[in-house]
Amino acid sequence: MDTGQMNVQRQNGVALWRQIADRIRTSIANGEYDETGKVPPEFALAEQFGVNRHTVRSALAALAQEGIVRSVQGRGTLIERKDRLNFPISQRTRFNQGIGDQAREKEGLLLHSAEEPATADLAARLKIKPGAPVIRLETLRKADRRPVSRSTTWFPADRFGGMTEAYRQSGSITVAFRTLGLADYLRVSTEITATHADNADLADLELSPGAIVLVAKALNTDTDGVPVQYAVSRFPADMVQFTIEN
Amino acid sequence: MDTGQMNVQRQNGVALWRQIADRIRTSIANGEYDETGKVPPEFALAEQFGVNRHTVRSALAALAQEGIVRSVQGRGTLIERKDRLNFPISQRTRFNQGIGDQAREKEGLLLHSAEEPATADLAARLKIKPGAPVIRLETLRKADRRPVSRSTTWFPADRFGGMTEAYRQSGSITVAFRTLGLADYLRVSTEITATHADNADLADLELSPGAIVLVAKALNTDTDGVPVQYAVSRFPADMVQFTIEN
DNA sequence: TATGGTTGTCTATATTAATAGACATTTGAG
DNA sequence: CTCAAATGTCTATTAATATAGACAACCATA
Repeated sequence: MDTGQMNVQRQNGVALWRQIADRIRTSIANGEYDETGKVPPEFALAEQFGVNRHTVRSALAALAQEGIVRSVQGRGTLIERKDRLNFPISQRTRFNQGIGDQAREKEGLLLHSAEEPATADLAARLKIKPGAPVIRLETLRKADRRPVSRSTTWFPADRFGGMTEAYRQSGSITVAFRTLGLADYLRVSTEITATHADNADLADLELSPGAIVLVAKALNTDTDGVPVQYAVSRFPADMVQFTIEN
Repeated sequence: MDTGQMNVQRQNGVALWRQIADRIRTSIANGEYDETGKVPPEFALAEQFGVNRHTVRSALAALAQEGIVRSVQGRGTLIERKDRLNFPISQRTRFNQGIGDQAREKEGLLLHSAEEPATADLAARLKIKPGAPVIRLETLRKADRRPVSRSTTWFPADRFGGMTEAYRQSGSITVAFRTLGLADYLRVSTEITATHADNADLADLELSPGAIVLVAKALNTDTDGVPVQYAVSRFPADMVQFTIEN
């Protein structure tokens, strides 16, 4: 590509070092430095982005903090981690299945659970009466020890009262549903947006401030078309992508 | 909700005023201020975010620059624009159709076109030989005068040689395909990611720095399953959402 | 028309981000 | 062993960001 200065914005509320860190993180995820396994030297990056070498160093320090690179004096800045998981979205979307063999170790953690009355919006989606009891689960999913999504999930309480315990034991929604007598379920709609990470994202997903999260709102029904689950999941945008196959 | 201080990060490369501007923009898009049509007073926002009033003013100035709000001395800060377009993604995904009646005025602009040899990646997706000629179109789509997407689209040149002219005249891929003898086509896969807006995004989509773009990579085939089009489209994340219906 | 609520403007100060240059330290290769 | 190529550290300076306080200007309405 062009070797000249490219694409950093000044004086716009996003520090240069953060813009550069984001760009390098993306380049790593895209495999642009796969041949060497190293990020280009600091002075080369400084020239490429048209900034001072110290500014590049700030960016690399941030990436080192995230565990993505490791700088070694005399050798260079080595790439430690490089991952973008692919999530297929289909009628049979399942988290664990979707990850497939992209990760060896899969984990589902229950952060919090509660029973509460359904809001108007939620009731409309689950086709229950507003104020009817629902179970809310806050979960965190990991692949190879790295957090890949944070979800808030609601179930009609009258039908899936034991969901909290079932999920805690299995760490899987699919398994929990089966335990509660629902053998199969279908994804009927998924809404996808993107936003900046909020405080909870930063903590749970181990992100750095300014990071982007992909937000997916999903509705699942049983095979008769009765809604069984509504979920809002947040994914680190630099680690995942969604694929829709028709 | 809670009235106390909430959720702004200090010293992390994203200026407070920008974080606050992003939060307010999202709140507006979510309809949180619909009752009054106004953003809360500056001092109230300052207290809510735990910052100085001047910092809030910087955030509001940025939103005014984007045309989202307008401050009137003595009255308050009025909401000028509030929109989030929904894009359904299905086997028959069509831009103009998808927008439907969400916008009155739809427009497709041709920014640039060229004929060039296919890269290895592109050739694999379009199932043609690497280096075979393809037509590349850079297009900008608008709804009600606001830019909503910026796309780079490739077509096999041997089959769709007249694409540039056909698109220029109609402003629609669907119509251009029909002109060239392709009555129907199908969306077979869509990949969705998110990233920060780059310089071209800022210019073409009229965004402010630090904004987020949703990136969709789509492959279309004819009814025989032969690839006819590969496109990479970028959407302002605070203006659009994707919906997948199964 | 008087008043309370709101945005606009000004001055001053402290902290953080970015630039600039010099030189030390470490590593890998010849 | 020596040298080139990296990263590490230090000092100094400028620009952008954030806080603080005071007061002016304006609008709606009671």
